[in-house]
Amino acid sequence: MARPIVLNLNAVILAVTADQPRVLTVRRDLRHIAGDLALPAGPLDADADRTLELALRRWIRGQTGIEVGYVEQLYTFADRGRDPGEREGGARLVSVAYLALVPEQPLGAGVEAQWQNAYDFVPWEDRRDGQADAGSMRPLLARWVRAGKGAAERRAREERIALCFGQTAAGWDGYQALERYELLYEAGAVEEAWRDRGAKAPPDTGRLAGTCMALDHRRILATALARVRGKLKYRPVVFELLPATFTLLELQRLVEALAGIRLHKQNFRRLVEGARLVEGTGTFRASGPGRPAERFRFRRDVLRERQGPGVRLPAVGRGRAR
Amino acid sequence: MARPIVLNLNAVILAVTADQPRVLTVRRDLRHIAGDLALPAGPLDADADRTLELALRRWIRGQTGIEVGYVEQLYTFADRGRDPGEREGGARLVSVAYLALVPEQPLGAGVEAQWQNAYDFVPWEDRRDGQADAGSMRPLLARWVRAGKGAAERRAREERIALCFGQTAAGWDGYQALERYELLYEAGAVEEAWRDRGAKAPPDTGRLAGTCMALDHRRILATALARVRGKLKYRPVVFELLPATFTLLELQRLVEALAGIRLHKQNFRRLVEGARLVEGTGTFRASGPGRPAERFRFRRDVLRERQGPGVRLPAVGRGRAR
DNA sequence: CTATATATGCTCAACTTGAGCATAACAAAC
DNA sequence: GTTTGTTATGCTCAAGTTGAGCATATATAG
Repeated sequence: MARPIVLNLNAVILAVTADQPRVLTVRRDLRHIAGDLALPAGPLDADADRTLELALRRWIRGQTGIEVGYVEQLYTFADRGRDPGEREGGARLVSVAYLALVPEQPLGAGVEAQWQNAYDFVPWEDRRDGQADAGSMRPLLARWVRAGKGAAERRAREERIALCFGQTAAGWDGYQALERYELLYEAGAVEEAWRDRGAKAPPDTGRLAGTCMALDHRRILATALARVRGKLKYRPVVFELLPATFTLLELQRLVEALAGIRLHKQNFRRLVEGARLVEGTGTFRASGPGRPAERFRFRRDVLRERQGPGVRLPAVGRGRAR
Repeated sequence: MARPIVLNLNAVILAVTADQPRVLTVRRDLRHIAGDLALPAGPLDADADRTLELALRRWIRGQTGIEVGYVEQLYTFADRGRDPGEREGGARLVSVAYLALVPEQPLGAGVEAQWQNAYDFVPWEDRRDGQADAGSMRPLLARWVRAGKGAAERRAREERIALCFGQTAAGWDGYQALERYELLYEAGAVEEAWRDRGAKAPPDTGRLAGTCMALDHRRILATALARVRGKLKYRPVVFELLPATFTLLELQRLVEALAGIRLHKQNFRRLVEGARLVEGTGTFRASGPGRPAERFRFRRDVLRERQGPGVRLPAVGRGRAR
């Protein structure tokens, strides 16, 4: 009798609060993996749900009370062994992962889910302040390079690290978040790599390389981050995360939080206004330090005028990013 | 008892021969839909296949003898009613679709599959020679606009058509192949729209709007076309479709075939050589009309030097494409 | 009033892109 | 062998885009 297949849906629900990308997580207490944080998951009800997206909205509403706005399919994960329950004769788990964007909202009483800083799981993805460099990963990665068999393999590993972490002429590329996670997994720099082989991670792993997640959920999170960063540039998705009116600096800080890099302020304004993505409201931010900023609103018309371009990323200084 | 879910894998296997994108198809003879062309499909064997991609390679090899090179997951399709068998109590069909690129190769004897011109199914996507314009779709689309309820809806439909078919300032965007197919489906301009509702299509549908495919396979094909066009620009995937050495014109014709537009020859050369994607071999095309062209080879090093950029598309003339 | 912070306008050099002119080198037709 | 057609390849130029930073305006905190 063939091993059965089970399908479920995973959601990476992203918000941004106080300049921090946040992701909704649930605790996953099982016999096998006790207490790791996980992404919310739910079923496709073949009778009730007309589409996968509607299924997702339904169980997110049921589990968390949240009504998600923008939703997009990410990827379908189905590798053998991604669910440890499978090893004991359990079914093969196929997960269709989705990305959802919402303004952060308080969770109702009794809801099991909780918001976490997304960069707690992938700290190396936040390059907004110089220090959070590839630097902190160095000891873990150096170990992997040294473990390579032969000079050729060691050089190849060095090159791959340099490419992933932006030390080549090409510079840092936020879109490569998944490639970076996969490199770290191969290098044994994230705890999952040891856990999945039933081994114990070296003591410095967790501190340097972020918080572990259940199953392959950190991989899914990295996929979501890569996607949202790519999408930023050519679709106006950020406005899903903003209130109806906002200042240009608020918009900039939000984009920076997701992109994980600092942007050049004047050029950011030029690009956003030049693309006619926003229009002034004539009202101004009430108080606070500095000259009051005008409040803007998103020009929904752009969605009809053009394919709806995104927010360009005029990176500031450091390295010839391209 | 809940309705069961069945998972399978679909493959859009693309090649390019004689300046035509080709797609591998099979005949699908069922009681319900007799003889429509379909994309090849196969199962995930939860015992034998470690990953979806390996499963795909396995059954493609078994069904067709083809060893596919580049493979990438496209999207998972699972809408209710995409398989007509479902209506009579059958299982819900969930299909994970993949894109594969291969140099076209003859099919072994006894293989059921066959190569078809991809643009036979989506003729409006081929804009290499001016005539295959949105023009031919006009009568079908105009009918849909007139059927709109109220002036506002009719105007919205006009706008959407203009946006999809490149009649706005933004110009034609090859990447929007899926949006165009979905518009045509909604507008009843493709035969599937009638078939899925159990109705008979108006007589001019097929001739103007391409060949029908089984299930939602034409949607999947449109998704694949959009993806490959997007990918062209930022990853060097075209070289999967070329022999080891080639002239720059051969490369250009290949890109044009996939992109569905003509490119500016000198600028194409400038971009390809400027990005150091290729290197001359010092040998030249043997004979034929005109000055002999140098043969180039793909510089595999670029994959290590940078994230591996794609081939930019310096469109020629007609409209301020952007 | 001063220091500090933010908002906003503007400039400039470097680079990229779109378009096309010009010349080179071959084959086939005459 | 000259003409015609065809492809290859080099080069230029104007317009647009991008990266960087100067300068000024208008708030708050003390």
